[in-house]
Amino acid sequence: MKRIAESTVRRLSIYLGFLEEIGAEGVLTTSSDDLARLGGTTSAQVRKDLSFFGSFGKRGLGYSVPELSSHLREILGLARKWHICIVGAGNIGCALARYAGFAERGFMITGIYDSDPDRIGGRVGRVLVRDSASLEADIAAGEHDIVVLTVPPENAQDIVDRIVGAGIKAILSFAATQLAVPADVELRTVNMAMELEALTFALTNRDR
Amino acid sequence: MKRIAESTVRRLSIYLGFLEEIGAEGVLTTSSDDLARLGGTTSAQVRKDLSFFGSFGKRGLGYSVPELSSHLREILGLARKWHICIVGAGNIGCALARYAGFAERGFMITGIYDSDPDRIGGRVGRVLVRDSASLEADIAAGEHDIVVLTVPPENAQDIVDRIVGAGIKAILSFAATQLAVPADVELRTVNMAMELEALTFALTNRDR
DNA sequence: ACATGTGAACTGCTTCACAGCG
DNA sequence: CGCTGTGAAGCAGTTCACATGT
Repeated sequence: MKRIAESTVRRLSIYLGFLEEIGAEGVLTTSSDDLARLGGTTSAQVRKDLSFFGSFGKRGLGYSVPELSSHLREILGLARKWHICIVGAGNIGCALARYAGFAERGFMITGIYDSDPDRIGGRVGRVLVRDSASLEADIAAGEHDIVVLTVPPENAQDIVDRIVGAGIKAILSFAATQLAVPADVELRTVNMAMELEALTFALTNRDR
Repeated sequence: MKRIAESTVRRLSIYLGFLEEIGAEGVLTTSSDDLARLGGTTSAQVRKDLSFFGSFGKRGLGYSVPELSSHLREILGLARKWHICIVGAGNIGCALARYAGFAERGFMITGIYDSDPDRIGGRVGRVLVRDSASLEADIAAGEHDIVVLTVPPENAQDIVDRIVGAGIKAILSFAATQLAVPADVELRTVNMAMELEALTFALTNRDR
């Protein structure tokens, strides 16, 4: 199979969001045109995105909402449950642990780790705070599929090296620093400063 | 001036991060090669990115760290202070209000808004919780340059319409829903589910 | 008649390679 | 000589337009 562009995957997520929304409202059929309008793209783009994975529509008619939802869930890897743990029980780590949105999409928070003895053993929402020292062992035991990293930038690379060594294959980092991982580890970084700077750049340079 | 690609802006942010880091360590000179290695790109890409805005280097020598930092800050619009407010004093809103990383890059949090009477008048870190009802007036008065949106998805579009009406021109949304804004309003969306799905997609489809 | 699926055209980002200049 | 700055080439993602199937 051809390599899929990151932008395509992002759009598939958006399409799935809409399908679940309108599906919950009882809508049974939709079109590439609808999906495009709601997702801020074009109908040709929608059809091209889907065509990488198969032919899910009926010509002259459109797409079945439940069918296409289910195909997209399959494609995005959401057919199974994923266990995610949060490393770093600071402001953002705790906020994410309490955030309900994960479960809705099938992600289970299986732990939050910290090195502060005052926090270890406590709970954040329903999630137990565990000792960072046991992180590698828990990962090696297969307890977590994905690590969400919410530690200070100066500790981030150290944690990454440890969890990669323990066998983790997917990391979502909120640490404001560039991280190095082997090629077989998937890393995504959300950087607040970068997002704000994209805005200030646009505001500053809008009329050139 | 030619339109600048979003990917270019993202990289400029990354370059600036490194320049400030190595600048703090006292490094005075760097090269496109260094920046490329640290930022995970190529030296040609670095030079091309910078060349959109001018010639900041010395042939045969490289770039002056303080000079290039200052140029990048200018380009990204960081020469001035920006006032940002957070709308939604829930888990994520409060975590962001307490997050120190903003100030480091020159962003000032000038308020956090909520509609819950129990929260209004309280403080999150140093930031006063204000009544959402005064949001439009405060924006119209020019108190805030950028709104960071951390409200439940079902309220998000309503808030957006209100603040856009009040004259806001830049929004960073953490709401898990697609938002509509006029063309002259800059909108960026950070969507946790989308990030995780990019990871699960990669994990699921890695060896095709 | 209508909306999908898809090769072909197009646009734009990235990489290459080298001229230019300290 | 070394590293920048930059046209030109290459490649990837998007848009177009129409054949195809219902």
